[in-house]
Amino acid sequence: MLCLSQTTGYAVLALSCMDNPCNGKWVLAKEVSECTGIPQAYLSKILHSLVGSGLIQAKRGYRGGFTLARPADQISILDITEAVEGESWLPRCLLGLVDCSQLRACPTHDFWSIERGNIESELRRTTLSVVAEFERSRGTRMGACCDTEEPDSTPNKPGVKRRSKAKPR
Amino acid sequence: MLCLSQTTGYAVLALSCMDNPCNGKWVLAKEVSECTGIPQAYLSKILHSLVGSGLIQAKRGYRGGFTLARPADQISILDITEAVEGESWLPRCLLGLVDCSQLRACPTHDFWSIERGNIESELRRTTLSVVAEFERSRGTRMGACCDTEEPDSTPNKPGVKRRSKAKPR
DNA sequence: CGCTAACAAGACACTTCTGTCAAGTATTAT
DNA sequence: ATAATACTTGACAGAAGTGTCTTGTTAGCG
Repeated sequence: MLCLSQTTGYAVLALSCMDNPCNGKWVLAKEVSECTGIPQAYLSKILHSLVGSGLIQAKRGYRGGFTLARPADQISILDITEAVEGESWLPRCLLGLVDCSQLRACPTHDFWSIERGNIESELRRTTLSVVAEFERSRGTRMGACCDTEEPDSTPNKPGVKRRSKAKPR
Repeated sequence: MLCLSQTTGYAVLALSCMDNPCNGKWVLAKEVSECTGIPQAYLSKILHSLVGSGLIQAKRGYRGGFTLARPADQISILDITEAVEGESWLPRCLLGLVDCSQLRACPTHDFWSIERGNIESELRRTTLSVVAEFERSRGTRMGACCDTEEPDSTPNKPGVKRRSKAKPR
C-alpha cells in the first residue's frame, strides 16, 4: 500500500479538530474522538505521542485536555507526518529496496526522486490553517466538528456523533 | 512509510533476474536467491504467488524451475505490483482516511489524484525490458546476475553470491 | 481532605508483513 | 523402480500497526 499510515491520517484529523474555534483552549480527547470518529483509547495514545513531539500540549486533571502548541498556521501536515511516522517516512526507493542509491539505482529511482520532492513540499505547504480554509470553502471532512447545524441549546450534552462506534471490517 | 512493500521490490528484482539471457529457460529459485540476495524460502513463496497471478510459470522436479510467462517487454512493474499487493495498492487518500472522496475530500485530495496518475503511469511504462536496458546503460542492481566478470568455465557451480546469508537488522 | 475529571502508561489481543523450517509431491534420470 | 531434484504447502515466529482495557497519576473543586 502506497500511503501513509492510518495513524497519520488520524493525527491530522485530530489536530484539525482541535483548532476548531468553538472549542475552549483545552479540548478533551473524548470530544476529539466523538468529532472525528477515531477510537478514543487509540486517539489518546496518538495525542500522547504528539505531546512528546512538541506539537500539542496536555493538561491533566479537572478541566484538562489538549491544545495546539503553536498557531495552526505554523503546523504543517509534514510536521504531523514526521511526528507520527518518524524521519524516514519517505524512503529513497519506491520499491522498498534497501541498497537502491544514486550509484546503484532501481529503474524508478530518478522518477521517484522528483515525486518525493513534490510530495514533501505539498505536505509542507499544507498547514492546519490551510486545512481549515479548505474545509470552509469545500466542506471537507476535517475539522467539521461543532460548526453548523445545531444552535446548541444544551451545551452539556456532547452532541455530534458522526460514526457509529461499532465498525466491523 | 510511503512506499511499496519490500515484497514488491523483491518480486521486481527476482523477475528481472529471471529475464537474464544467460539463464536457461527454467531458472531455479535457488539461483534467483543467490543472485538477488532474497532469502530463498521467502522467495519461493513470492514466486509461487506470482505463478498464481499468471506472471510466471513453474515446473517441478528435476530440471524444473521458474520462467516468465510472457516476454519481458510485456510485463510491467505495475503488473508485478498489482500481483503482489492487490488491486488497491494505490489508495485514494494519501493520509489513509477511509471516507475521503471527491465529495468529502481531505486537503491533499486533488494533489494526490494527480500524483497517483503519475505514479501509476510510470510503473506501467516501466517494463522488465526497460529494467534490463536501464541496467545495461547505468549499471543498476537489477538483473546484475551472471552478466559480466566470469567467462564461466564451470557452469555446474552456482557462482555469484552477492550477500552473506546472515543479515542482522 | 476527599472526590472527580482527565491524561499517562502498561498489559494484552488481533492482523499483516517478513521470514524460517520441515514435510509433501511431482518430474526426470538412471 | 529408485533416487535425486525442485517446487508446494503448512506450521511457526518476530516485529509493527491498530486497537481495547485496566490501573496509575495529576489537577482542580467543594
